Amino acid sequence: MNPFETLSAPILAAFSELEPDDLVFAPPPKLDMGDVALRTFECARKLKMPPPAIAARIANEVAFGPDVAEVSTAGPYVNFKLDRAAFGRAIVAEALGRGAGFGSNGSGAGKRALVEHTSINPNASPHVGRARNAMLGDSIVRLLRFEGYDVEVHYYVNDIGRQIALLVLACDDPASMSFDDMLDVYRAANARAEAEPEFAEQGYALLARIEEGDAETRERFHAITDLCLKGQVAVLARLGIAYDSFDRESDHVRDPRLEPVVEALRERGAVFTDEEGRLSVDLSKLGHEHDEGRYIALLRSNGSSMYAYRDVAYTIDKMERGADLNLIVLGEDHKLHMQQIALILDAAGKAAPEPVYYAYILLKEGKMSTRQGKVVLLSEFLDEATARAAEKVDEQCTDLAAEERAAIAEKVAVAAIRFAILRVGANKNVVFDWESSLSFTGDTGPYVQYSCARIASILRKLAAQTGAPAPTEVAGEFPVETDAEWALLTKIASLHETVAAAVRQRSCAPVAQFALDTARLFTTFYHECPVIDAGSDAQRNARAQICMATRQAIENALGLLGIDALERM
RNA sequence: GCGCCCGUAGCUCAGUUGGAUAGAGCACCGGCCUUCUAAGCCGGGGGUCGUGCGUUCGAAUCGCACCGGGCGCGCCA
Repeated sequence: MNPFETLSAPILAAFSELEPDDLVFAPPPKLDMGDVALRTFECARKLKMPPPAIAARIANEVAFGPDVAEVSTAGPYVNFKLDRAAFGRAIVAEALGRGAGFGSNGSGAGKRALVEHTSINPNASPHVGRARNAMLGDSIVRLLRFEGYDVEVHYYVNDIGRQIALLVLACDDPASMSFDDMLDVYRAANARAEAEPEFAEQGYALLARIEEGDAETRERFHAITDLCLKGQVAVLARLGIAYDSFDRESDHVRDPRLEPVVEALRERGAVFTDEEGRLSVDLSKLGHEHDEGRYIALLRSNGSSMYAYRDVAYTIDKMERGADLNLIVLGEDHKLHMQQIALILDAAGKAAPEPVYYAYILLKEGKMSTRQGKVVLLSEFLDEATARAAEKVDEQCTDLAAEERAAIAEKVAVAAIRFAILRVGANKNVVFDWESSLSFTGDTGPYVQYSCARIASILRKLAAQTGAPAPTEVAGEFPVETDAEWALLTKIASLHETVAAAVRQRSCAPVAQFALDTARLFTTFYHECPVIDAGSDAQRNARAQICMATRQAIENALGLLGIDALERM
């Protein structure tokens, strides 16, 4: 697993106080200092000795195996020169041996996870801001599955809100509507509600009727929300995003499981009826310390449910499914609300899901707004990106059939958007810019895909020459002579650490960084280390296998991001 | 006003639980396609890590204050 166990084992044997986690190996700043470095600050703390003294003792007193060529110190660091061939062979053997599972730590083996993400209101075509939720959620799902979790993906369909009622009112004849009309209809309905209070009143009346269980009204809502949901899911499917369960909010307007919760709140003295007759909660009685968000209403005076009620009910429903890990991906605007829900549930001795928040994607002109039509639609972006990618593919892959070229172009477009979104930390606002988003050069998904296409090309040509694909079994000599090869190999070996960090952070951003770093190191290798024209059979074979291991590492990393590695582009 | 998030090169961002000289890309300048795909590579300029105190052997990273941006505090969800 860890290729540096050969280094850590003798150190642990010599210092019984130390544990494996105290030994942190990393590449030195310059490869001429050593092939790998150990820093001794952690050990020093534990052994209560100055770091340089520890470093000296490790260098002078510990007996390392034959794979360690030289041990030196540089202040608090111990630098090792290694038998690169031995380590390189082990790394490649591990990557090729584990294949699609390479980099997984198996931390989710035997565990179940439930992830709710996307949950866009079923009104109009999703914009790229909404899609950030979907991409973040989907990548976390992929990450958890990679780690061995059995994951269920849930999508909460908000099918009974005020905004939906307005949309329903505006669609007299749902059968004649298409999803593409919805954005305009939605916009117009909101504008009308703004101008005509009676129209907005009709919306509330409609909501009341569906809560009463009126079947015809329910049908009307479903017809519209289904149309919207199908359209939205189809766009998200282009990004490779799929769901296991669509849970309708309208199924949670009445729930007997809320009774014990309200009872628990009552016992804490946290329930009261407000001046408008609403059943409300005073969260200050539950430990909420601030004025803002202190009160939250559950039921209207007429007994109809408010969103907080439905959210509590739905959350209970999800939690009772018994997953070991429960996550929900939410825009940062939902922070307070989620805290409120969690407090209410906690008062009743129930747990809430762990939230993963993200900040908004902004336009140069300000924030996006579906109602005002100030948006960049996801489908619009994908179409434009695909068209741009197609130009390049058409000129570069002239031997491929048109459908094949089109499929590649679409995958490049998906890579561009997913990589651009997933590589930055979720809690950072990003400003959407058409020009840079459509650029496929530099730190981009297509750049990473390109490195895979080059690997595939080398291996294709090599196989054509020798008449057989390069073997996946690592055997015989394994020369590793250049820094370019070594740097690439140690990067590949670090994938499992990156994955572990991603799981801790609930974010695939480190994985995107890994893919980029690996692609860059490969490109250096590509320019410096000829494979087909290598100096010897052994070197050709070793380099071909380094290529395969690299492809496996990048492919696995891209897989977590929902991006396909490409054979050709 | 109160709470949460963010502030690193002209621009967009990395920077694992504090650790060796703060890294990429874009843009700019100079090289490289009879050589495994130039969606590429090599070299160059460019930084008071928002500001100020503090904790520490050591701070972009931790704490406090301030400044700037985002979000929230609804019979919207």
